[in-house]
Amino acid sequence: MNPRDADYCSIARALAVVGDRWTLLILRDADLEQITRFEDFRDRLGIARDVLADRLAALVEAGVMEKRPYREPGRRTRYAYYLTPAGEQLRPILGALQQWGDAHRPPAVGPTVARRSARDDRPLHVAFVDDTGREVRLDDVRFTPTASYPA
Amino acid sequence: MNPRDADYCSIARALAVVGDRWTLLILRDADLEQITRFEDFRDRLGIARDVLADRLAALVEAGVMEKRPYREPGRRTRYAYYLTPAGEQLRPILGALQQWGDAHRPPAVGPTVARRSARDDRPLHVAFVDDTGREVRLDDVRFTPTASYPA
DNA sequence: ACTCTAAGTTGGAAAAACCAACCCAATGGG
DNA sequence: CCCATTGGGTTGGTTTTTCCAACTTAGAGT
Repeated sequence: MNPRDADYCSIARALAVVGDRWTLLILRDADLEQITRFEDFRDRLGIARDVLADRLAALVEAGVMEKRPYREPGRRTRYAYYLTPAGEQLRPILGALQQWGDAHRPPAVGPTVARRSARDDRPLHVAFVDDTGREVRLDDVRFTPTASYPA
Repeated sequence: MNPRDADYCSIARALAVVGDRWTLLILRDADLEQITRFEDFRDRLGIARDVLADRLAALVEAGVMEKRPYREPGRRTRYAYYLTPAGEQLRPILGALQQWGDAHRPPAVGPTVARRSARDDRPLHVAFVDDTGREVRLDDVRFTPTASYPA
């Protein structure tokens, strides 16, 4: 990757954390399905053990997940993986991916997971909003360079 | 990847299109920087030519980009790559990644690209909104299985 | 002492990415 | 007409990831 990217592009820096083939699927299971254990991730994803160990360690290192000990009665202490606040804030990325997949790669069976408000059960979607909390149409969104933008 | 994913998870289906190491960076340049030509993508990204050719062809195949002929005076006809409407709708994914990168991987120089409304120049962010267009807090978002959800 | 289990680690095969060199087809200049 | 130029690739060989299966580890229960 272009080294300028690491300096100037937040998208590239975010992708350095979540931009490989497995990480967002791991985070999906962690966030949407409350998966926390190595074997459960493995069973659900069918990911190779070594790759999973590597990805989880990288996510802990990146501050997106944390490893916490747990103990089931009559079992030894083991470790489970939980999202940190930084990890929970990846949720709009997952929501945006899901929304695009629903719209452009519809499954035969129809959407299987919906986004709804916990408070009043209204359906939710991911969108750009202004500083008053109002949704803005996609074609009103402009990405504009700031003073820090390189030549 | 678990084959159940392709059937039941829109996130997995979206990632099948954009979930490799380069694709979202290509789309970033296409959407935010209006890059359209092979050599320009190559120069900006530092991606290998064969991988770029492969990714662009895959994006065309996926209906996210389209190849259009163009002709500069005194030059032969060539092809450039433009986002389709389906490709433009990936923008919330890019916005969400950028926002997370800004917040959790801040660059030394400060954010270099901001999201603003084209209409009134208000700063924008990516969030979950309900069906009335009002922003909903992250911890009010629930991902709930529908009737189609597998056992 | 022995076994069982979740969570890894290791070694070798397969796939993907990387890199440099090459190709191709107008087109303008000589 | 011949040639060099140029954007957009293709090809062959090397390095890096991924995959898969087998092995290891540590403590709890028997």
